[in-house]
Amino acid sequence: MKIGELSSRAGVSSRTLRYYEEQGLLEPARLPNGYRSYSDQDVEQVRRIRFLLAAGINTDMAREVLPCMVDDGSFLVPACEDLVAEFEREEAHIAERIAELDAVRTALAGIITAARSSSTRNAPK
Amino acid sequence: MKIGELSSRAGVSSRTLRYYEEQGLLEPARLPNGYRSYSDQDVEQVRRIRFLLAAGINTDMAREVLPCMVDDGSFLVPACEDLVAEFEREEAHIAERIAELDAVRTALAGIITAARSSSTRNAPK
DNA sequence: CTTGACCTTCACGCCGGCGTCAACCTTTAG
DNA sequence: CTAAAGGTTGACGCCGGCGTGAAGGTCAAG
Repeated sequence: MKIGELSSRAGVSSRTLRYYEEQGLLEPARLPNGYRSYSDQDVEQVRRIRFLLAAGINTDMAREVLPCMVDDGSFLVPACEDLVAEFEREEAHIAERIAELDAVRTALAGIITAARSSSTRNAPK
Repeated sequence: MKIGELSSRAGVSSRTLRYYEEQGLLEPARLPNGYRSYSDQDVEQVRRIRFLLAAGINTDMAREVLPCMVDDGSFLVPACEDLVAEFEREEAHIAERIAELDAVRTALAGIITAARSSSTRNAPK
């Protein structure tokens, strides 16, 4: 399929697909006229990429991680076991980030309930 | 106190403090020689700013929100109760983000354990 | 033949929170 | 007097994931 079709099937812009290629995350074949030619698996690949990016993993990281993933990223290709340490650090990093966000969320929730109880005292609607 | 002292007391760079002023988040007095003169409360103010930024609130938003906060941001000035809805949206946003990260963390953990169990099968050390 | 939808490769723009010069003034210590 | 350690105002840089042209080739329909 050409870039437009993958674009609509994967739900990302053509620019994004070209960017992913530029970053080494996709390697589409080329038609005789120079057009990019994507395979069906690239739809899955894009989903994996989006998943990683959504997690705060950058394209450099993703480039190393992607070849080690199959399905939707729930498995590791045996040959990539040496990346486990890196994965662990990344997981720790994410856990840290989650903890930060959770602290903020808790604080926000505190503000909200405090504000709400004081407002309902004055204006219970 | 001058900028250097606030910098070390608040744990942020001088550049950051000037930036906050530029964004209208701090309004230090000026000494006769032009130096910025901060009050003790500005230490708290910086903490509040950092809290909001950590919450994903940008400086424009923070400029509106800050006058409504006291303490470390755990309370709202009564007059600003209309900000509650905004905080709620922000909290939902953060919760979403946390869920995303948690999904990825889970996936990463799955990859790690899968890789580890397959490697220990071959090389139990 | 022309139109228009699609494709191609540059290549600059943008956001947001600062880092990091540069060039200069002020104050204190020796 | 001089050096060092502060302060001041610009103003450009950076990251990362694209958006958004510009300037052109390709291809099928009318």
